[in-house]
This record gives sequence, structure tokens and C-alpha cells, in this order.
Amino acid sequence: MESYTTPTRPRVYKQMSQEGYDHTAVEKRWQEAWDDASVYRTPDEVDDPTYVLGMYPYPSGKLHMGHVRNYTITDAYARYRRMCGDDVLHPMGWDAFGLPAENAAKERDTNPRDWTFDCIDTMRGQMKSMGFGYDWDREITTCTPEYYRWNQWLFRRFHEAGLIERRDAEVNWCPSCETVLADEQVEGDDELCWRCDTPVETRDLDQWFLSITEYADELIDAIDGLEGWPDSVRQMQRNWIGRQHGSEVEFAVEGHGSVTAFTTRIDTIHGATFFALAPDHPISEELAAENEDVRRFVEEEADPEGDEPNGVATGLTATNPATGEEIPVFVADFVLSDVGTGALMAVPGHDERDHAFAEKMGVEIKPVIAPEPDDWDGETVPDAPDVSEAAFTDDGVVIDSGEYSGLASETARERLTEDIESAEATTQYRLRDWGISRQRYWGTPIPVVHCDDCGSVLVPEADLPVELPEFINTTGNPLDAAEEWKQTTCPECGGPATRETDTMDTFVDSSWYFLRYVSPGLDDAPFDLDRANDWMPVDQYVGGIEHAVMHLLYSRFVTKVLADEEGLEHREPFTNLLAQGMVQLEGEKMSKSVGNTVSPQRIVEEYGADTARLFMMQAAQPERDFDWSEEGVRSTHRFLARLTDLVEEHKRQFMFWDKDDTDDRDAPDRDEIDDYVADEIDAAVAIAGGEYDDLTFNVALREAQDLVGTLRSYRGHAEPHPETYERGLDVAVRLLAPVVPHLAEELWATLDRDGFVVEADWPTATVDRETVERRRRLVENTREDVRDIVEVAGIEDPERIDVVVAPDWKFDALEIAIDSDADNLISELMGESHIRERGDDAASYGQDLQANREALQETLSGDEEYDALRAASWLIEREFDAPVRVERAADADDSVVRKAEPGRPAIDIVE
RNA sequence: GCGGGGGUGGCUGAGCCUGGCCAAAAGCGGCGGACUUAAGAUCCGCUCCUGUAGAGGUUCGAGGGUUCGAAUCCCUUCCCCCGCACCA
Repeated sequence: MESYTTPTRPRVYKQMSQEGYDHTAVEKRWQEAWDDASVYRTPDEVDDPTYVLGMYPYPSGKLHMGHVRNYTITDAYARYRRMCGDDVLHPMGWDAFGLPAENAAKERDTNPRDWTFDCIDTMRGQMKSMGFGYDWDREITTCTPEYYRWNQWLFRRFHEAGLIERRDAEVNWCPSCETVLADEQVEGDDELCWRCDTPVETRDLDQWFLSITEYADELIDAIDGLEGWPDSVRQMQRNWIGRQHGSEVEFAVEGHGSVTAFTTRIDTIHGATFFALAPDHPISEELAAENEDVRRFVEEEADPEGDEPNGVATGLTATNPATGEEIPVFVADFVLSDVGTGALMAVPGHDERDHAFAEKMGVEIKPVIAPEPDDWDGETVPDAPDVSEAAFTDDGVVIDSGEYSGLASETARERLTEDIESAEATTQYRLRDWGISRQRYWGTPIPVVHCDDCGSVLVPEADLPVELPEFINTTGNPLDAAEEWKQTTCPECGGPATRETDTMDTFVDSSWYFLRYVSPGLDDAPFDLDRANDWMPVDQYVGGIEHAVMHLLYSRFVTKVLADEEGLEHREPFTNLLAQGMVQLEGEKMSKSVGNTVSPQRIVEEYGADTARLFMMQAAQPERDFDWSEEGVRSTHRFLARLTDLVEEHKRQFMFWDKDDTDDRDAPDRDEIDDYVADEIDAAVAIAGGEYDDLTFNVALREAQDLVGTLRSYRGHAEPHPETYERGLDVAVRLLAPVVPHLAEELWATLDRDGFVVEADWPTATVDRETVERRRRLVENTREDVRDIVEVAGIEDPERIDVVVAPDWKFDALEIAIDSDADNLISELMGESHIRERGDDAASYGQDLQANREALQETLSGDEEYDALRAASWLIEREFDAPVRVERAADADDSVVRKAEPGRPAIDIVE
């Protein structure tokens, strides 16, 4: 059979433009068209849309590359889901309260409100120029009374639920920002303010707290169920909550009564040889007043930051409740008042820090736990380990502890906690209640008034919102200076009262904003409960890793409270979370202070939004860091220009082609190369869809870009079959549309398609991914084999290349071998008459199969292999400039056929 | 110290969960070729070693093990990054 065909259609030579396309005009045109058609509106009536959300930005002035990456990811995913037929909710808003607005207002002699709204206008404009498809009818701005009144409303509801406390607290105070910071906002060993890097001080102030600790157990336990979250974020939250199960136990300190200590290792209590108090423990302070040594230590020597454990003997003793022994009491700086109870039983034999301190102070070190012997019978008391040099800190078997000797640590803990009268099983958390008071102006006023008679009184719901007064430019808290605003009357007694001048931490705003998008204009509730129940949770949330603890933990907390108090039927706000990677420049994070930023605006002007988006999405997986590269941007831009040329050229060429003329479609000269391209189009669809589902845009886009490359080769090598070629262009445009929305619309229109590509159907494929991969591997392996032969055999100028597919009986034999579990494969094969009659060939192939029994792999069928190779033969022809003949075994010479196996055709090169 | 993630060819980096099609994707860099007056762009190849027919050899931080078979699974060890931490 003659399978080599000379290209009979004329090749198309045309000068392609190099300068690209007018991205500014294209992008503007489609942004306006989308706007006019409201294509990104999500009507209230839709049922459970796919909720795609990027973390809303703080309006600091201009969009930076991090924003662009964040929002391109959500936009691409939202567009993909939309093309798959989903209703999509993809809103945007502004985290508009916060200190920078106050600072900026002072610098520019304006006010935070005007400055903030200017920034919002700028950034909204930039988002529109990026082509992000948001439902702007759902836009929210947290600094408007329409939004923050619901913070106040929630404050009331939390109060009613008993989740609000006001108490005098030692707080982190930033002297530069003149405000309190949450623990989460104090960074690093140096304890610097997260905003301005000023060293943080402490102050005692009356503060409002949300009782997040009430939800500590659920917050930590439910992390296990957050399977759509990255492990890193889950682990950071677990660490932050820091739950520890242990026991509280009382030690009687001479002259000071019982002092409670917390320990996770009550099994070591018989080895407790001293007792230690934090320098700011009440007893330490009492002792300091009467004992000069203790005073000097507490006030002058204690260094909780240092690595060295320091301490001073108090001369007092404490009674070990397990042994009745009197042990010395120290004040030590390694004991921290905010950990456990600020007092601890020290067991130098089994705790490294206690060990170091005991050595330094000459305290007895006593082993009471031995490593569990390998063949331990569960009863015998092992020998004591040597703990003179180092503590043994693992669990093991209790020794030298009276009736508890011989118990495993775990059992001993239970028994001791039960038996010691003052001991009680307790759980400690690192998590503290969420202090939300900020001594700043630009935030939600805490809806409370202070009355001399009635104390702190909540502002009634009917009087909400408590609106911010005009901004006063002052060094302290502007609300303190707003005298007229501050003076009010008590809602309870009607007497004179003053307003609370603290405002809320802005993390309150962001802890529920994702619910507000559901019903942004609602004026009698923060969100429409029924719709929230339908629409929540957010299906895909995307943002920076810097919010791993604070924002994401607070949002989970608030969601759970709303579930308990307001009937929200969801206890977790975000099903899938993507922590996006950084955009870097030469391996460094882009930052204003380093001065290595790249302006998105400049990129959009120079190359267009589509180029910027495509470059970012194909550069790396979304969760990885990647380097911005101007070269990469240019090359992406050229790709889009080439695609444009391809589509436009096609349009010119086939302007008069009548698609309804079936003669053309069934043109008899449709040949293998057309099949190859048709297969590759299907292949691209099969792979790209799955990759979009997984948010691995880089892989999906590579597939789309490769397809465009294939189409270019197609057009260059042969005259394309019009319908196949056009379908290729059509599919390429649709595969790119989520990332390159403007140009995709333009090309969609050029291809005379109806409607918007945004609303077009995602293409479907007739092959599965596995077949695609097998087919590509077969073609690639075969091409490589031909290259190998040509090179190794030193063939200068091949005259013809024959590729012969293995005979059917070998495919059958392979099939049988894969399915068979018989010991003797040969005899099983020989049971098949059509195999047996192959004689020696069958025996020899059977032996090969037998030898590789375990390694046999499914291949394409013989027909599929033949079709795939025929379709790909043009690639080999092009490369070696020689005709290629793809044949079935029956049509080829026996000596050649013998070498063919399923998945590995015989190759014969004629010189 | 605890927890998490990593160490792959000149570089970046996929593969590892679900062992075999893996000398190992892709990109960059380098080399050769086509096109071009030239450059650029684009396109086609090559880029661990050996080899005159698709082969063989040695590789995936290091060492051991499991298996017919290991970059992939297990153990030990070294190094890097991130988070938490005198946390009782």
C-alpha cells in the first residue's frame, strides 16, 4: 500500500507581521462590550454558584504584581468554570480601613476617607484594565457605614453570645503607630510591629476581646477536615493554637499557700527536685518586696530573651504533692508568665531546660523514667538511665516512684492525675483571646458608651451605625480629640456618657466579608441567611501565605460563631485554599523598599493585559515563586501576535469558504497530516481541561501553546484541511480564553463565532488522557528510534523509511500475557491456534513475554498504532526529507516484520 | 528542639502519592542546521559516556534495605528552606 503522499496543495507563503496587534484597542473594546452585556453579573436567583474569591486588597494606591497574580489566578479559574457551564460568583471589594490611610492623610494634608476612595478608584480602574471579570454590582467597601455597621452589629451579637470581654490587659503597643497590636501582628524574635518594624512595647490598657479561645478545640480539630488547604497553612494554624493536654497540680509553697503548676509530664512528678516561678508571678513580686536577692534578680538580672537560664533561690521550699518532699523554690527567667500558669515543677532528669538550670544551681537530678526496654513485659521495672549529663525526655517506664514504678508514662499520667488530690487534667492553649481594640481613627467604632452610673453600655441596635466623626489631624487618637462626637448620653439611664474611642482591628472586617458579597446591599442583616446557606462556602479561595494564621483563623472563628448564633449552615468558610507564590525579580521578592518592583501599569501599556496575564500563568505553578522576566514577557507577547496572525490569515483565506458545502468537508484529499492535527486538537483539550481543574494553569497553557505551534507547522507544511484547521484555531482560542480573555474575544469574533467566548462552551475531547499519552509516546519513541538508527548507522541521505506495525497476533499475545496468571505462559499462548501457527516466531516472542512478565504494559491496539503512526509520518518525512511508508505487517517483508512489537514498530531505512 | 517542605542532568525545574513505557517532561543556556544580504525573530535537531540499525554502560544528596525491577517504597545519615519555640 502506498501511504506516502506528496503534498499536493500549494504551500502558503505570506509575510507575517511582527509588530503584533493593537492590544490597547482590543482590550478596551471587549471590556466595554462585557460591561454593556453585564456578562459577569451573578443574579441573586442562581442556585449555589461556584464561589471563586481572591483576598480583597488593602487600597494602598496601586496594584502591584502580587495582586495581579492573585487576581489572575481567580479570574482564570472563574472563567474556566463559567465556560464549563457553572454559575460563578466572582466578586471584589476593598479592605478599606487601616492605619496607612491615616498616615497618608497626615502626609498629604487630607483625610483618610478621601485618600482611601482615591486609591480605590485608581485600583478599580487598574483591575478593569486587567480584564478581571468581577461582578461589580457586589463590590463592598469596608470603610463605609453600610458595611461597618455590621461589624458593630456583630459585636452586639457576639456580646449576647457571651463572646466579648473587656478587661485590663497587658498589650503589645507600637509607639510609632500609637496603637495596640494583636500577638499575631508582632513579628520575629525582636518583636517588631508588622507594619512599621518599630520595636513593640507593652502597656496595660482596658481592652475589648473576642473569645476565640472558646472555639480553640473546634478550630484545631476541624483543621483535619480542611483537605483542600495546603499542609503548610494547616500546620501553621495548629502551631498557633498550640493545644497541649496535661495536668494542673498544686504545690504548697511555704508561707504562700498553694501554687498551681501546669505540666504535660506528671508521670515525672517523683523526679521534681525544684519548683520555679516566673519573675512576674505574684509570689515573685511579693518576695521581691522583702528579699533583696530576689528583687535584684527580678528587676535587674532576669533576661527572658537570653538563651541562658538564670534564676535565684528564694530560700523557700514547696511540698511535692506526690512525695511530700520539700523542694527548693527558685525565681527563674526561663519560666514565662504567659505559658501554662507561670509556675512549674522542674524535673531536671527529664527536661533539658530544667536539667541545665539544675546543673547551674547545683540541684539534685533524679531519674524517674527509664527508656522502655525492647522486650519489655509491661511490668518489670527497668534500671535507671544515666541522666547526669543529659535529660531523658522521651516517654518510657516509670521507676523509683513508689507504687507507680513499672507503669508506662501514659498510664502513669492518668493514674497520678487521678490519685493526687490537687491534680486535674487540663488543656492549655497558646492561642489567646483576640484583642480587637485599636487606639486609631480609621476603623469601625466599637459600639459602646461609658456611663459613670451604668458602666460600659452597648449602643442599641436601632442606633447603629455609630459613624466616625470628621477626621482630626492630631498625634494621639483622633477620636479622643473629637469632643462633640465623644460626648453622648447613656442609652440606659439617659445621663451623660462618653463614647468608646477605640476602633476595631481591621481583621474584624475581613473575618466575614466573604458573606457580605452574597447580599451586598442588604440593609437589615449582614447577609441573607438563606442565600448564604446556598452559596457558601467559598469554593476556591486564593491569597498570600502571610494570612495563613490571622485572617484565615479569624474567618474560621467568625464563621463558626455565625453557625452557632445565626443559623449559618456552614462551619468553615473556605473549601479550597490556594496560597499563591511570590513574584520575584532575580530571586528577590519585589518590594518598594528594595526598589525592584515592576509596574503592572507599564506592562499593560506596553504589552497589554493579556500578555501580562499569560506570562504569569504559564511561568510557574500558582503556588510557587517565580522570577519576572522581561524576556519572557516579550516572548509571550510574540506568541499572542503569532496566534493573531494565524487567525486573521485564516479569515482572509477562507472568507468565502462555504462551511455548508459538504463537498469541502468531505474533501477526498484529506490525508494523514489532517488526522494528526485533529488528534492533537483532541489531545490538547483532553489535557488542558484536567489541568485547569487542578489550577495548574502552566501545564494547561503549555498544551494550548503547543497546539498553536502544531497548527503553525501544519499550515507551513501542507495546505490545511479547512475544517480541521479552523477547529484547531477555535479550540486554541477557547483553551486560552480564561487567561487571555480580550484577545480570545477578538479572535472568536474573527472566526465568526456567535456570542462571547467568555460564555462559550468549554471544548470537549473524544480521547482520554491515557490514550493521548500512549499515542504521543509511541510517536516520540519511533521518531527517536529513527534518529538513533540514522545517526548510529551513519546514514547520510535516506531514500525511504518504512515503519511496520507488529502483526495482530503479537498484540493478541501481549493481551493474553498481561491478563494471564498461568505459570507457563508459552503453553497458554500456544493454546491459541492463530498464535501457534506462527511457529518459531510465536515461541520466540512468547519467551520474550515470559521473561518480561512483570513488566508488560498495555499498549494501543494494532489499529490505533497504525493510525497514529500514519498520522505522524509527516513529522518523520519533514525531519529526514524522505518518504515514509507506514505498513501493516501483512504488507511488509517478513525479515522486517520480525522486529516489530506492540508499541514498537519495525523500522527499515532504505539508503 | 518540634513541626512542615525540599535536595534530580550546565542551570531552573517536573516526575515520587499510584515502582516498570525514565537517561528522566518543560524552560533557559550552549551547539549544529533551515530561513535571511546580515542581525533579530521563527522553525528543525543535538546537548551523561560508548556504539557503523533502534544497543550497552553509569546517573536522580550519601549509605543500607525491600523487589524480578527503585529517582519513585522502607531505614539510617548529611545538607537547605519555611513556620513555631526557654511552651512546662
